[in-house]
Amino acid sequence: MGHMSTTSGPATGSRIRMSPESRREQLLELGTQLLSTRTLDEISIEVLAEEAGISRGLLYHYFGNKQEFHLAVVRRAVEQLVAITAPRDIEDPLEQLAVSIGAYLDYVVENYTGYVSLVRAAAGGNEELRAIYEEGRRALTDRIFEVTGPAGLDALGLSDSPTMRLLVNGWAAMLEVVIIDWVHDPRGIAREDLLGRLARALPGIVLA
Amino acid sequence: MGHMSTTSGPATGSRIRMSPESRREQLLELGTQLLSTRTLDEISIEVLAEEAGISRGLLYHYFGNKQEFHLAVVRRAVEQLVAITAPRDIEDPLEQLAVSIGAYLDYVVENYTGYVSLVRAAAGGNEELRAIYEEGRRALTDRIFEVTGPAGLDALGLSDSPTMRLLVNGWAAMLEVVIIDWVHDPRGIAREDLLGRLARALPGIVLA
DNA sequence: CATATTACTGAACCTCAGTCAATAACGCTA
DNA sequence: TAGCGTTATTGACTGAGGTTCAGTAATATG
Repeated sequence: MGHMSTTSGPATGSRIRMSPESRREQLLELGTQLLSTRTLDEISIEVLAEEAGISRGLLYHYFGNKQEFHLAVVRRAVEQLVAITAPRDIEDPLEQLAVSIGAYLDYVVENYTGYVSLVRAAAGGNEELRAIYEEGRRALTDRIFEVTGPAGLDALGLSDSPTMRLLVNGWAAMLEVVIIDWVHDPRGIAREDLLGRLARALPGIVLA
Repeated sequence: MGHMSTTSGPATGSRIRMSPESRREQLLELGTQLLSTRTLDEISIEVLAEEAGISRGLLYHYFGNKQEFHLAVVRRAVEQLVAITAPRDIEDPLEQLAVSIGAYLDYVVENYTGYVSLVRAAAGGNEELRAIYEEGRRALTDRIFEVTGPAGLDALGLSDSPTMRLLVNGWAAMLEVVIIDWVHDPRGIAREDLLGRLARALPGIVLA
């Protein structure tokens, strides 16, 4: 076996031994970063290991397989998304809604490529992967409504029924698509105008 | 080199030789069928070849690579979707819209697994793949509006502006999600009720 | 300093996409 | 019907990437 570095890699054969928590953290962080550049399944074990400066084998020590690693990365990305888009409270329900949507939109603007990768990965992925994303989306919409009091909900035309849930879910899907589209190319549409329209679209849909 | 079959392979050397058109047709048809059962990238060249009773190599003769084959399959599936959901014409715009959506919904009911696979494949796929799907979706929505006259468009609150296009696109996305969700689990919501709500959601959104 | 623990490596293995020279089925002509 | 050219079809080969596992070396513990 060659002692010297064959072609690349750290010249020193010194391994870096970290605590399991730190290592796991590093790998997840790296994974979410890479998600901004590449598609989820373009993050090969090989690339990941090379970037992290570890052997491929170690990834299998921490995450059972590639699939599990992907799940962990998406879970992490969703958590960040939910955490960052924190709500504020305002008296007018529609205004409140618009502000919440605005926070969401700002996040997408900041992390466009990563966000798009996340959405696409979730949409095209397997059951488990989608479940994680769906849960995150529900957390977002639920939170929007939690802040709005009962009176506000009434003002938005919202009540709790299967039909309402179906439509609100549809409205959330519309949000995603329109926001991605707008961030990609605003076509002269003003941010505030868009937010207002998206907010008013909710009663527009459920009251129709 | 041995002339005889070395170890395995078909005992009978009988190949089935078809015309390029028939073979291509067979492979595409098989591909769209398999799409009902598996995810797009679960349709490996190996499985496909085995199901078709041909060698792997032949697939590369007809389609340059796996990617191209996938594109061809999706193109085919989208064509079917657009072709089958043909519109009828009715005087009332909203009624017309509901009927068109109904045709679309019926198609989804009939081909649920295949349709879901198609949508997921398109959503998660690469640029080119999404372009094909987007084109199909635009054909659907465009057609809906073509049948509706200028007066009808006005009644729906539609005009031609960037904002309108953005919102209509969002409405279409909402349609997809809600329909898939409903077909998956109707939760006691009546078909006609749903269609009416989805149709009225359009003016509800654009007039909001 | 000796020993146990375990984070970590590296090489072998398997699956599957993609390549290509060889082969055989079919149409055509004599 | 036999021969011949065309080309649809094959199958073995290559390479990339995921997965396994027996072994190796840091660190903790006595």
